[in-house]
Amino acid sequence: MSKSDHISMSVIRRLPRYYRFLSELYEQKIDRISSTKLAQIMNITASQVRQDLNCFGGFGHQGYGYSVSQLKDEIKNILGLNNDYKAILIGSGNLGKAVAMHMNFEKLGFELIACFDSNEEKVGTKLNNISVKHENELEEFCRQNRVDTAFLCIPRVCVENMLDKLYSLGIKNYWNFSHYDINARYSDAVVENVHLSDNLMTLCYRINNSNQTNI
Amino acid sequence: MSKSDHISMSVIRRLPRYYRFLSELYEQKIDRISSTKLAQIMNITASQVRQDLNCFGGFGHQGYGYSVSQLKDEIKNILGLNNDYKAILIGSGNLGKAVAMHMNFEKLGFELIACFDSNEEKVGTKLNNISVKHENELEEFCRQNRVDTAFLCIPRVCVENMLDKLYSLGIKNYWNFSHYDINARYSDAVVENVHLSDNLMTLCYRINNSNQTNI
DNA sequence: TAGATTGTTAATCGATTAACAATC
DNA sequence: TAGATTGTTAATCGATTAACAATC
Repeated sequence: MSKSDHISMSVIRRLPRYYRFLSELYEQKIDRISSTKLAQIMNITASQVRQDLNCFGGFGHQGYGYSVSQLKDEIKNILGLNNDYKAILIGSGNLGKAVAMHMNFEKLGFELIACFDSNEEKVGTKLNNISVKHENELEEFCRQNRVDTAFLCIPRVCVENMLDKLYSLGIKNYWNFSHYDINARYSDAVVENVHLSDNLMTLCYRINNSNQTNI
Repeated sequence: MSKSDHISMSVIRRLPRYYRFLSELYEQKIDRISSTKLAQIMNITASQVRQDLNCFGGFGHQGYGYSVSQLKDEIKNILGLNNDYKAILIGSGNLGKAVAMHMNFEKLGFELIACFDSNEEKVGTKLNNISVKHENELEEFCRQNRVDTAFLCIPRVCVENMLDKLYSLGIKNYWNFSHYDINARYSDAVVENVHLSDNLMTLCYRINNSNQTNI
């Protein structure tokens, strides 16, 4: 139901943030908010708020502002958080375990239905209510179950082989924690990267340059 | 030694990616590369490569290209990865543990020197060679040791109190995994956020909209 | 020298901000 | 009605891309 068919990534990446702030306002039992006030809280401009929201339709009421609960729900729908995309986790190391245990998938549009590891010792262990399977069961599992997405929490050196297998099994969507460029190999894959090292290097740069005394 | 004093965040956030690709080329024993070839590998334009690198100085050689090892080292220096910023981890839950165990801090300009948790049961356990201390030892610790950065891996509800304490102890740099807006409270803090939920919501949106059949 | 490729300026593109008429 | 605030168009700003003279 979007007004225009192309929404820029800049806008899309701001949506979860709107959703977060609106959820907070909702918890605080605040009914309505103007673009000006919302912008203040979020430390952006009111213009941007209105411009962003109007990519998807006129959710506001002139002279009144926006209904918090309505707007929150609209954004929830736009993001598609009511979905139930079936996800499998590849790699049950520290990071994979943390991802499986820490995230509230059902509130984010996903359901984690299986976890795979190449390490025999991990097979059979449990992450929440998901038991870890051996990687050689992957093919069979994907044929028996619809799998929409793979969460990649394996070392960089293992990614290429694993990616080829997953892609050949029809998986096109990836939440990627590995330092590997999935889109360079499969340009039609939908990929969100979490590059923790990149992020920390950026912090390092910024710390360096925040200490600068202007001569 | 930068040519201009203001480097845009767009450029800064690309630096770790350059560093990653150059490190790979270096491992492959490739000596030199042109902006055109590097751009191809990284799936960006040659103009952008040259424009980005020239923010920091002329590292290239006309008619030749760039020396891989030199350029890699230059970017390493620009990012400041030779630093040894002292970091403490707040929160040793699943996520905190994964962060402590998974990251190669010394290659990223940091050293993890302590971890704190509010849970008595975790106190005394070990993450790699760091032992977990109780949060009430935090103040004393910060007075005895230089602490440059805090890695925040605690639930959203705990962040505000903890942040006030850390800030009052002089910590201005944060790697933030919590859904809390640190800069809204302390505008001079240097913050890099890792918002896993936001990232997964974005993936959800994109999966939704990649399935669209154009009518 | 001729060929290759940079550094840098100019042109284009897209995103953000400002302004204001429409309207509740 | 008057006041408030949106939706939307126009102006500005910044980032990306193209072009090319400089030079190895």
